[in-house]
Formats: sequence, C-alpha cells, structure tokens
Amino acid sequence: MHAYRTHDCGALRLADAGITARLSGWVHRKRDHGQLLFIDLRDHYGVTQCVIDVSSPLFAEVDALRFESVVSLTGRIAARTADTVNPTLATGEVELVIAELEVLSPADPLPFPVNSDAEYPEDMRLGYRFLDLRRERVHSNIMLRSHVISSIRRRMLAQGFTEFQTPILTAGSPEGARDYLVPSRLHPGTFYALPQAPQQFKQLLMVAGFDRYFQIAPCFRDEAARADRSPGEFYQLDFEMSFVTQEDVFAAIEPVLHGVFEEFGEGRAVTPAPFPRITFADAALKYGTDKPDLRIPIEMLDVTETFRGSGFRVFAGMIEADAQVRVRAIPAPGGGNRAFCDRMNSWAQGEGQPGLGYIFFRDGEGAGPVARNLGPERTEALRAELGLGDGDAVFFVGGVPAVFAPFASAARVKIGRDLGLVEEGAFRFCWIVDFPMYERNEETGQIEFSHNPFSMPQGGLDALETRDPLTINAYQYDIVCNGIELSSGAIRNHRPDIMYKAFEIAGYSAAEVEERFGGMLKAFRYGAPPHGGSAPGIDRIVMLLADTPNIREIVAFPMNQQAQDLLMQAPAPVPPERLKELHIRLDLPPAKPR
RNA sequence: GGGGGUGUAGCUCAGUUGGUUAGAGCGCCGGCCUGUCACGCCGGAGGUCGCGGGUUCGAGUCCCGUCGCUCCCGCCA
Repeated sequence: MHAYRTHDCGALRLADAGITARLSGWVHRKRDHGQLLFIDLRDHYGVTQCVIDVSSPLFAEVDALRFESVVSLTGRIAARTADTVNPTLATGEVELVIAELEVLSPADPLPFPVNSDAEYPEDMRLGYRFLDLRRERVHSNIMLRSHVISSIRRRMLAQGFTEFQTPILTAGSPEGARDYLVPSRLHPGTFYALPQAPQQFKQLLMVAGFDRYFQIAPCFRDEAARADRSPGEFYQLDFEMSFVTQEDVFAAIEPVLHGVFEEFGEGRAVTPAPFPRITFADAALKYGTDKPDLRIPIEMLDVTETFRGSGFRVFAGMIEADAQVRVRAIPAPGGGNRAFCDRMNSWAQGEGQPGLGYIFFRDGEGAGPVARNLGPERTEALRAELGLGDGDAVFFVGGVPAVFAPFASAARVKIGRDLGLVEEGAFRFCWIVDFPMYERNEETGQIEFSHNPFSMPQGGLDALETRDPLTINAYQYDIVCNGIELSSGAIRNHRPDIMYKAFEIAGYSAAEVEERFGGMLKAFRYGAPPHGGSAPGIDRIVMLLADTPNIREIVAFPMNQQAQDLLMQAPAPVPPERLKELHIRLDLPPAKPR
C-alpha cells in the first residue's frame, strides 16, 4: 500500500465499499460523540468522513487531534446507511473506518479557523497566507486563476500566437509609473529596472518578424495600491500583431475573451463578438466615463438646447454665461416618485453637489420644481425625446462636461443600482475607440499626449501637419467589461518621421526624442511592420469571473496595501556587505521612521 | 501626501446617558454523549478595551494626539 494514500479525499464512492483505503489530508472537522468520533479529512480534492468508535485502541489518539493536523488514515470503506448518507458531499455515501493512524504533522491551535468562510483581518490572512489559502473560497479562486491562464494560453495558441519571454532585468521607462530599480554589481552606480510592461520588447519582436506574440507577462510598477490593483506586480495577457488594422486586433482577441468568460462564467451571459465599439466622445456623452458599465441600460442625452433661454434660470444662466456649458439628462425609468427623486437629491448633496434637479412624470405630466420652471411644452418635449412616461423620472446635470462627468457617471450608476436596472449575472463588453491623441493641460495651457504617445495618430503625418492637434484621434482603444477597464491597446506608431512630429507637437525636440526613445527609433529605421496589440489584465479578468472586488482574493501570495509581504517579510534590510558590493551607501535617513 | 471607516478575549462581534466584577458565539483546556456531518450538553482558562495624554468623583464610552489596518483621492500611459 502506498505510504500516504490509495485515494484522494474526493475519490471514494459507494462502489468502493468493502475495500481498504488509505487517505492523507488535514483534519477539517471533528464530531465527538463520546463513544463515537467522526473526522472530516480534507485534501485538495475533497472531504471524506472517517469514523472510529471507543472499541478501537486508537480512539484516544484520534480524539486528541487538533484541527488542521496532517494525518494518514487507513481502514475499510463502509457504505453509509440510508439515513446517514450526506448528499451534499461527493463522498457522502461512504466513510472510512479508521484502523490505522499516522500523524504526519500535528498543528498548533489556529489563529483563525480554516473550516469557515467568515471574514478575517487582511493582515492576519496575509501573515498566515498558507492557512488562508486552505480555505475553500480562496483555494478555488486560485484554482480558477490557474485554469483561466491555461485556457487563455490554449486559445491564444489556437489564434496563431506564439508565447515569448522578455527580460525582467531591463532598462527604465521614461514615461509612466515609477520603476522598480535593481542595482548593478558589475557597473557601479547604474541600475536595471523591472519592466512596467514588455511594451518595447513586444514591438521589437514585431520588428524582428515574429508576427504574433503573446505572453502572460509580469509587470512591475512602484505605485500605490488599490483594492483592485496590486502594489508592485501584476500580470497581463500581453499580445502584439503585425500588419494589422485596429479591427484585426479586435477580431483576434474577442474570441479569446468571449471564450474564457463563457468557459468560466458559470452560465452568466457574455456579450457575443463583435463587441460594441463606442467612441471615446460618445462614451463621455452617454455615460460620463470611458469605462461604462453596460449592464446599466441608461444613456445620458444632451438637452442643452431645451434649457437654453428657458424658465429654469440656473441652467439657462449657465448656458448663457459660458459656451462650454452643457446640460445632460439622465433618464431614470421607474424612478418617477418624489421619494426616490428626493433621495437622489440628498445623495448628490452628500457627493458635494449643490443638488440634483429632476422631473418625474405622473398623471400624464411632469412634476417637480424643474418642470414648473421649464413649462409644460419644454417638459413634454423632453419626455418625448427621452421616451419616458408615467412612473419615470429624469435627472439633470449642468456645467462644463469635463467637470461634471465623474459625478454624472456616478449618478447614472446609482440610479441604475437603486432602481434595480443592473443586469445581473452578465459580462457586458465594449471597445472604447478613437481616444484623442492630445489634450490641453488646463494649468499650463500646454498640449500634451492624452494617453499613449506611441499610438499611431489617425490620419498619420498629414493629420499632424495640417490639423488642430486637439481634433486628432489616435488608433487607441480600451476594452471594458462591466465598467472595469481590462486593457489599453493601440496600433503603434512605427514611423520615425511621424513619431518626431507627434512629439514635436507635445513640445519635445528631436534630440529629446532621440535620447529617450533611441532604441525604438533605431529599430524602426530598418524596416518595421505596422503593428498593434493590447494587454488585458489577468488579475482583473479573474476578479470578474470570481466576482470579487479585491485583488487579494485571486492572487496566491499578495502584498498588503503598503507593498509588504507579511509572510516572507519583504521588503527587508540587507547586510552592509551586500550593499557595499552593490556600491550603495545608505546615507540618507529614512523619509519617516516607521 | 490627503480624506473616510475601523481598532474591545486567539477570531467574529455586542457593550445603553460616562457608573459595581467588560459580555456572547467560534476556537482552546476539562467533563458527558455510539450516527453526526456548522453534532449536542456542562464547566474552565483567556482582556493593558491599539498606544499616549486630558476632562471627570468615576472613561471601553467624551476630548486631543499618535499608531496599525482597510477603502478612496492623488498616483497608476
């Protein structure tokens, strides 16, 4: 007989009754009846009930086992009587009658129970992550993550992509987040950086002629954490393709994402490919954000003209005073009662707004102060334009769109949630396309890249030379699911001439561009294919599938929000001789003693 | 760097208007129980109420400061 097990703890069935089996695992639960004792033995695969009674000489020893001790139990497999079958357990028709016990590893009393799904403090869970990972929910999340990654690999290979590794010790990125730096021992005073993303390498692979690259790529950024964002490191499905248009990129990745979400969505609906394409401008207008949650069937509408010169002086006056001012209507189907509208108004005030104007429709007409000031004709025109009727309401936000957008977006989401309009059990995808290439920095007045400076401007060199930069869009796109940005991507700018011009508009001299991006420019001078790609976040995909807002639920060994590993004690000081070897002297005091 | 929340037993939490000896469930230790599956029943140990200061006859409770954790803003193309 095998030293540890003949079966795993999820394997035994009624057909196994009568055999002698050996199981190894953790003591999940104990039920002590004095003369009779049940042990639920758990391993990765399942739970099996084991039983012993007082006639056995082992009884006292089994009785003394503490939770989470690792034991090997050997004995006959017995069919349970009909009235003792446990239908909630895969192995619930049988039990192991304990004849031999080996304690492989006794456990101390636990800092928190493993056999419970109750909430525990994050720092304790992370400090005892090996225990936390035994708990059913986290354990299955980590398995889900592994299966998702396998599925992604399989699907990417099926799409003709090839997986490549790219360096972890590399050069710093001139743009973007803070780099993690690694001192060079061989070259005093110099540092490697950990990649924020394999961006330049994947583009170089395209220049090298590999055509379709992907990688489940670790990315490192020395920035603050969020609930949905790890400090330090995270993973992306990084991919890049040559000789493609934006639509080719979409067509390549949509089946992968759709397939993965179908495979692991447990019946939740998934937007069929092709996913809707929404322009950045339309998203701003309809949703107030470039990350719309399309499970909420509310679209805002511009109603500036209805309020221009109207009796509703607040908005009419704002429109008169500032040409940038717009008024947006947020329809609230089913929200047509004063209680709901007043509650929304109070919520808005709690959000720091002066209030939230509304009209609600009953008895065939609009009610509320806005309707009174606007007059019946304009109110009726609004009602008709928005397709609303009795029992519905509409809310209004006014001002400069860029200023009110975050609030309008939040109001849309709150209305959708409070009225129960959110489509449950669904993954709603869309592409946000046509991001503006440039924006004006309101403080300095300078024209800056609004997103990725390496994207190809729509219209190419001609557009850069002839058009107002603020009207130029880039071939840049995000993929969004349920209001969560899964990735940014772009058709890249592979033409040095267009790159110099693009940077010139943003105030960079040719010499600066040469100095900062010389490597890429050099590669582009020897025959570079047009190329593009994207990099959906693995962690966010798994979070959506696991239905958790916290990234630490789907990463096996996460750091805490202060970017510390509480189990391994990282980061940690290093001995002086190691620092000396690295030519480093710590002569600055810590910024703040901790 | 800023803001919100939070901190009471190993864990989850309750603790009234400031008032006697700070409680419950789980876990731990001991006892009882031969068919449970979150087994049940009885008993016990376990507390610097995060820390420091203040107000008060009296502080877990009120005030000030500070620290930890967490969430958000900044930040993250």
